[in-house]
Amino acid sequence: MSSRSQTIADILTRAIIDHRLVPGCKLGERELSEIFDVSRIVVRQALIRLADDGLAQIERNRGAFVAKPSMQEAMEIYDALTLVEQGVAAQLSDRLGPAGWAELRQHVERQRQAVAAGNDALADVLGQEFHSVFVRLSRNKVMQEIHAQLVRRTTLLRSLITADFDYCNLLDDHSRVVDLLEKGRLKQAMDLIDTHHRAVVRGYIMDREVYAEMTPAEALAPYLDGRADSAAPIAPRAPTRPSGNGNGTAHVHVHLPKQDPAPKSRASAKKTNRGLPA
Amino acid sequence: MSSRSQTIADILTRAIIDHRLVPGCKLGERELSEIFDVSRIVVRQALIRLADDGLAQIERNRGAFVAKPSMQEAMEIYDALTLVEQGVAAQLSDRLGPAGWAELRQHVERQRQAVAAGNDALADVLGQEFHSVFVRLSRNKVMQEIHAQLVRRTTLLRSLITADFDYCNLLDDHSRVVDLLEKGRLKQAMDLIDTHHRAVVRGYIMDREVYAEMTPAEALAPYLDGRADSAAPIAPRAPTRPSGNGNGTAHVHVHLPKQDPAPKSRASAKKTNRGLPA
DNA sequence: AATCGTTGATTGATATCCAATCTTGTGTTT
DNA sequence: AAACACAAGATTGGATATCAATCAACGATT
Repeated sequence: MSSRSQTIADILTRAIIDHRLVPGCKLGERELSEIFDVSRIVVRQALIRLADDGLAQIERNRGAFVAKPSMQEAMEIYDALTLVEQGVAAQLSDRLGPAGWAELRQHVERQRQAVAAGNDALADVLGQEFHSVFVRLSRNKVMQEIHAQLVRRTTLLRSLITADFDYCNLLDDHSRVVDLLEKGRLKQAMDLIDTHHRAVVRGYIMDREVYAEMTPAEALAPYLDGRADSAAPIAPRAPTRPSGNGNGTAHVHVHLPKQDPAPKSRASAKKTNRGLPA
Repeated sequence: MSSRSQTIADILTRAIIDHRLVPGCKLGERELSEIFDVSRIVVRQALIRLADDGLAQIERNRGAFVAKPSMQEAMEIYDALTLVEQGVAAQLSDRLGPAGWAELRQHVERQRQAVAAGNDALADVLGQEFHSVFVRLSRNKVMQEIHAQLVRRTTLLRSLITADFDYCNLLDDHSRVVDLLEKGRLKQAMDLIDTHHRAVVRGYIMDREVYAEMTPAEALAPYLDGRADSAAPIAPRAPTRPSGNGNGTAHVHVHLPKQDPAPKSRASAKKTNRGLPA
């Protein structure tokens, strides 16, 4: 059992990754302490952990908020991610054994099947996981942690933007990177990684504001009860209407019909689902 | 003014970097709270920050200790550092303007002068700073922070090992990397970066144990009084004498004949002269 | 000498309290 | 009516005191 503040930090991280807590959302100490039924101090410690991870920002005497990276920072994060993955690619092209290549191919194949089966949510998760599997094969835990942190921060960005790109292309990229690397065409593989990330960033269009769709209490409820991870690992994400075609914007945060008539909820904000058919 | 826990975390970080607090050193909450004259809670928050940064490790119900990386982890840190700096090198070789190259050359020159003047301590600091300047020129704050964290962790290693290498070679490496990069010989520059770091790691020989030479109160005293950074930024480091012979153990923490494990003297446990750094 | 309780110290956490600061709402002024 | 000023309320940052759980060292027992 790790400390309670770590547990709470994990839950908050999870909620942010799942887009249940959106950038700019206030993380009040009292509110969270009541939600988790712990003292304010434990909450504060959890918030410090989140801030160190780049997922929250603490403003003195004003409190903690889910971090809201600027476009500049978004690009820096993706640049760093590219740099790390290119470096790992260079290492793997030398050192990776057959079992490693097999694992990568197997992962791509699983994602392909998910796409074929129309399970966009699963395909999305697998698509993200590919990068983590990739880095894990470097067998460098320090590097893994750095990469994982960067990936967590990219999920922040996805709440702030309007995704507009084709997942099938991204899947193909994964497959091609593996091919290129195994054939020793390192340079081409690294270029493809760069292009891959640029494709994602280019698809981003920073929207002006994001409004919370639910109170923290509602957002965190699924993680609380019996087990911290029983419910809503994927469900809370975009209510992915599994539309058959490929350009479904899986990451968009659709505005659910709220049952909470909070006076200030200008739930009508933008987030127009560009490209989401029907 | 940032929070007090951040201030304390900064001081502890500084003390660790300065090798006044060595790996394995116990960071007791009560002891630190008395040293800094704050409550235990603030200390705990500072320790959480240190742990998130990889400089301390917290064991449940046992407390916090200055982190003591394994040889495996040491190599992973250096691998990650190599990966990051190679990636930055690749970026700079494309994008860096004349002013940037000038800054790098100027830094190398300053270090060269320090070496010439026999100011080994300054040369050492400049040698470390070179890498930070290098990364700063990438103008990517996210990458800078990642790199800075890795560098901080390498300073931990230097307390654990017996350094055995020639600083002049390392200085030449810096100079040559700049030359190669500016001439567009990226591949050679990257190889040199790799070699450079491997030279450092190869010089390392993990010693068995490190013993604290002073109590935390003594170690932290210089940072406390008037200003947090008035005294002892370099002094406490190893009496770096790159003596002619190759095995000058530059960074070693010599095992002083401590009055420590006197089986009976619980006086030592009582922290004889706690506080009052007079 | 080795094992097994006991005791003391330390950590994890809570509740309560207080000062400083920020936010908000009201009331006044222009 | 709009802009400003000020007071009240709320929130954060922090201190202190307290408590249970756990760990470590010590001592007694076999």
